[in-house]
Amino acid sequence: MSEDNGPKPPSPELPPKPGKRLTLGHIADQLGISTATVSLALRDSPLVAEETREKVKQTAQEIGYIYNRSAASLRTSRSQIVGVAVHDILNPYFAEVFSALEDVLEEQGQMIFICNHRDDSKRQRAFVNTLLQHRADGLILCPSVGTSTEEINRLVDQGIPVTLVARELPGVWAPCVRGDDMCGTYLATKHLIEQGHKDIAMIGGRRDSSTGRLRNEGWRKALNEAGLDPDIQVDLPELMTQADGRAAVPKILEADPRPTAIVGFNDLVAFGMMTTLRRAGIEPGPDIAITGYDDIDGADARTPALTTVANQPEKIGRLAALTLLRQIAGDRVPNKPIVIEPELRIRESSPPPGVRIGPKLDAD
Amino acid sequence: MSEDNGPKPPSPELPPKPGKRLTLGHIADQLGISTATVSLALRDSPLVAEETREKVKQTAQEIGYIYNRSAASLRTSRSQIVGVAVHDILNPYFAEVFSALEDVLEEQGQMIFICNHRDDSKRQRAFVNTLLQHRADGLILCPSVGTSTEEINRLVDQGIPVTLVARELPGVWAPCVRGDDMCGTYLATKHLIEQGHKDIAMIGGRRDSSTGRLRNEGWRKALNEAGLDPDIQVDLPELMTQADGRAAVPKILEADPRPTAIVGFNDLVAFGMMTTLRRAGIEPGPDIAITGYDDIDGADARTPALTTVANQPEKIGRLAALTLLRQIAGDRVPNKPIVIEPELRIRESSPPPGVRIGPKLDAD
DNA sequence: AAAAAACATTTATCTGTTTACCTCGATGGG
DNA sequence: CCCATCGAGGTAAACAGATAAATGTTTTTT
Repeated sequence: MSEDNGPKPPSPELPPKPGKRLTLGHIADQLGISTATVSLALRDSPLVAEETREKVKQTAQEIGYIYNRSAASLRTSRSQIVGVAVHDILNPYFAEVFSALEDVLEEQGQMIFICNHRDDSKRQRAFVNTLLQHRADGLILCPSVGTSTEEINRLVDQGIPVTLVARELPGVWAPCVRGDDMCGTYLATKHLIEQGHKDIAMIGGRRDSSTGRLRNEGWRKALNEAGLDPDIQVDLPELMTQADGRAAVPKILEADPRPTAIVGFNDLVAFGMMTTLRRAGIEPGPDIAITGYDDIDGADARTPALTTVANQPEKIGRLAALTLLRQIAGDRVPNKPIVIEPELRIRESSPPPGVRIGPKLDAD
Repeated sequence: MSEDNGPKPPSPELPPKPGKRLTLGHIADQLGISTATVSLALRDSPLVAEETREKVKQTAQEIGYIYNRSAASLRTSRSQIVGVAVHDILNPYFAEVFSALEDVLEEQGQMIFICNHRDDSKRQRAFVNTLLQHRADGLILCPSVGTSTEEINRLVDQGIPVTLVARELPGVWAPCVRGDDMCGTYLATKHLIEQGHKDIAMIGGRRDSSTGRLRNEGWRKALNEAGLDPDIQVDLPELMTQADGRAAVPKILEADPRPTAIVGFNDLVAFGMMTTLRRAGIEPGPDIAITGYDDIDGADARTPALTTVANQPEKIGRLAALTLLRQIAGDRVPNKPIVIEPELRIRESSPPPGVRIGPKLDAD
């Protein structure tokens, strides 16, 4: 029962803010009309005459009136605030999703509260609580690992529009916009198999997020279809970042048989592996094939250019925002996942297995 | 006079939100006390008895009461909201600054409205206006190019705490937390000169932002001190991204004399140049020395490891947040820039000029 | 002249916070 | 012993600034 109620209300003794602000009343007085009319005029209601509207707006302009959303929100229970929580905007993929979200929401006059929950469900919960205190109109969530179905469903029950993005949470009564992760790694793995690889590792992805689980399944599916046994391949879970990718290299190299190809959970892990492999004298591409996921900025410009799965972050972001807006507008949105098709981008990092396996002894 | 007043108030006909929310009144009724007492109890005021406070809090817990900040804000004119506007959180450097900001502000119960203004002062202005409508407690701003001194000073005049971050805006009545950009490129350039380079290009940086200007000046200063004339060197302004870096390469290569070293405006531009140079058969490092700025994640793991200037983003973010919080608390903060010392990190990408100049003709 | 637009106003919220004031028993000076 | 004072614990009522709903006024239409 000891619920985490998030930040407390502020303590009473704070220095007062200076300067009385202007209100509707000032405009009303100045023009000799009522505040109700002023309110309606500013909101372009058809209930006020064109001429009055003009005068009101002009006066508002002149005296430097600033609309008070707290006051409006109190009356209307609409805050024009939506929350967005992702595990890490440092990840360029999310940064792109976020940019698209922002574009759409901003256009509708929504402001965005953002939270980097860093896959800490405590942080996420604190954020959601504060969001509720601000009476946010909705929440776009890439749920942290460890998020329970119930805590999200409780929000939905309270009537808060929720849209999941990138990560699915089975059993949640909310729509989800995500890429087809299983399909993505399936395509990448199949491509590597067609190139002639037989020892194909899967590196990274958290098993307790749908993204990690599904990408792993796609890899398994492709291997199984080709008659290869995924369970005897190298399969390192839990890695997400460049640093993780770098750290994984020794484990890959000491595997027996050593994989000739690697399916990376995302581009960052792939980049991390590539830089460290090269340092070990093993040229990514010629010596060991690598694929990534997300096609982040620069993936095509690396040496070698990274074969990866394009995931349409801006489309996912835009759709998630639109889905949330529909819910906010009162639409009953089916809680079925909206799955965006990925596209394999074949580049230089995934050639057929070559002869140059093993550290070059004559490395300069 | 046609001021941009940002997003309009919402139009009147929106579907109503379902479900009455619980209020202080419900707790008061249940316990047979007044709402005033409940309010005070929840905020730990010494004006209510210990015992009452306990009962109030327990009841609040039980019935699932959620504090309404809009209502409180209306009375107190404190919103527990701060705005953060930067030109691009896609830039990993800013993402790190932002993470630090977030940590500090979150701890104080502040929520963050974020804006990617993309160096568009219109977007920035719209954001600031909406911020005012929400009665934000303060604003942390990396001002877009084209931001006028007056528009910021007007905010300060209205009593809105403002702290600038990363970019300075001379004449603004607000503190600024930034790295010592001039010193950073000065150190990098001096290092290249000490390595024996004489033709040192400066690539990137917008002249209408303090960052771009100061980094350029640092480069000039080092050249001048070494008796080299900056005005006859390659100096390409306005570039900020990896893509920009890639695009700049042809211009660098066709310069006469061709520079043997490049000072990049930031790591992204440096990375972009490195990948494209390598594709042109010119190995960054041995064939052409390169330095970056920011020391973003992965800079030390590239081939070659990038010599760059570490800029302490988390320190800058933290200090900016603390400075803003002091202002919000009512402190009069001196409007003098807080300048963080940078540190040159010498790695592999900046060796002395070698013999391998020019495209390899036998490139594979 | 009755009915219907077209405009504007009045009034009652919305939910917390604040301020002035009340109650009641204890203390203490005269 | 009486009355003034005090402190602790609370409360009623006045906000804060906008909005929804109901209720007037005119003016126009039929």
